Amino acid sequence: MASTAGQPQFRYTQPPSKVLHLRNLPWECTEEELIELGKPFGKIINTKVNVGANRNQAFVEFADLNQAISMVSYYASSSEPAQVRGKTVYLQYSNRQEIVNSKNTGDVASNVLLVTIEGVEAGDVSIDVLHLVFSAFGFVHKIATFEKSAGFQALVQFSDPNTATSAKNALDGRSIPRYLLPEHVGLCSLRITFSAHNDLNVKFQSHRSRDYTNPYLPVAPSAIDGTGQFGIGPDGKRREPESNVLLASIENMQYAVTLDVLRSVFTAFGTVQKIAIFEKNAGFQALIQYPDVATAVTAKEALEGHCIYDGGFCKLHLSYSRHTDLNVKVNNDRSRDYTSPNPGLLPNQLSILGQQPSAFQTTVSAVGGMQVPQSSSLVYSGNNYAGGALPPVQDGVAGVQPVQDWQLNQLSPHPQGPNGNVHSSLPFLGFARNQMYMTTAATPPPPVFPGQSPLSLAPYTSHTTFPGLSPMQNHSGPPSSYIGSGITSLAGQGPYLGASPMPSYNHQQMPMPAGGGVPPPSGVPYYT
DNA sequence: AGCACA
Repeated sequence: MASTAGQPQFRYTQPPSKVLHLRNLPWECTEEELIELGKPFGKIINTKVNVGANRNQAFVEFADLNQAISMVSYYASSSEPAQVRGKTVYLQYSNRQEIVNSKNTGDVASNVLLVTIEGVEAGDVSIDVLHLVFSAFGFVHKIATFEKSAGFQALVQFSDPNTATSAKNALDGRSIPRYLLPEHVGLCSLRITFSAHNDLNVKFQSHRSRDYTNPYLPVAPSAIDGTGQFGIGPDGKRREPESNVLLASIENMQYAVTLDVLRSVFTAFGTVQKIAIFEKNAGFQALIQYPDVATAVTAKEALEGHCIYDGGFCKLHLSYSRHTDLNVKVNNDRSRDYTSPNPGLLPNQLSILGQQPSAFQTTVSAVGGMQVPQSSSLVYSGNNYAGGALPPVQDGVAGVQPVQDWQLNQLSPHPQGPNGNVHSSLPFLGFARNQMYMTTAATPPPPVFPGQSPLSLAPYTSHTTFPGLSPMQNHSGPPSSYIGSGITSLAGQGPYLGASPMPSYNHQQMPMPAGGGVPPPSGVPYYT
């Protein structure tokens, strides 16, 4: 026998097989094209196309071994290489003797999608980001990610093939928005096919796999670092020191997040001393100051990844600020010192309180969710609305009453402790760790804006495109409790992330029902 | 351009 010692795995010296491995195919290559290619040599009885992370490999199986041999032999000596769509195709014997699962790859609609994320490494796209992206089309039951030879892939399980199909149609070939990715990542496009699986077997919640239907699944320790989507490496670097001041960024901010809303949420864990809101790169951020570190730690642990509103809206991401004492210059809609003598002021009763005019200087800025030492300083002058008046209510929007109900709530301190049931009109919904998915696992939440791709650049006016699913109409009163909404949440990780963040997000043009549309629920604040 | 959903 020929020596096999030290033989490289892929050589033309491989033993013949009636299965041929083809590579360097155009990624859109079809089964028909492969059959055409092989037809002169024999009968192709099976194919498997779109193989590999780049979808540029395939297998063909001839009815007879000699047919495969004749094809390989022909092209081995031919001056004309095998081609598909003008691309040279490389052939060799497969190291398997038959194709399994042949017809299923990518063709048959399934509730599970196989997603290849091109141009990234596994650490670049968190499972939360994937969840966010795919949740726009329906309840995502499970996600499993893995790295294969050539790329980072994910299996995304929906409840049914139709939902999966809508996600596939909308997202295949699209890119994940840059703002959801670490800055170093370039283009990051999705290739999506149907999986042959129908139900993923997720054994634990981790940074690689998630079962959003099972609250009892053990949580892998690696999943509890609470760093969320912001690209913290698995080595645990960039672990911020704890602080009594939390930096909050908010994902999917379809509703206003006002000072008062924030205070309501964070007050559940202790006295909120000061809050400052600012914008960074069209993203919303806020600093929340507690009297002590322990309170901040508790709040961070409990709130990280949770959504302020039911339906996946306004998901909180928390980190520790490097600040320990915010220097709030004025009390208005953007910054507030609750330790000042007028803690209960309504926004429209605010006066500009020059608490500490001389010390008016802060040095906080933030980039991409992380604070930056001393770049362009940001001062909480909160001067967007001169005179401290509320921003004007937009014309033609019936019933928009900025935060009146919130005011009432947030003036009564500590409506509940972290473990109690949340006051029904509190905006905050999912407090406790492990308090996830309190409803029956069989009840997924309503889909959010089906067909509306989070990757699309459509403006938020598409709210009105799906009236039956508009967040406004999902709430006839104050936002319903997150608990009981059927939304899975994972301690320190992502609860439901249903709605669609827009790259072009601009909260100032936001959720406005069409003229004469359904009035918003009381208690749901609006941007105006 | 090198073997098929962890």
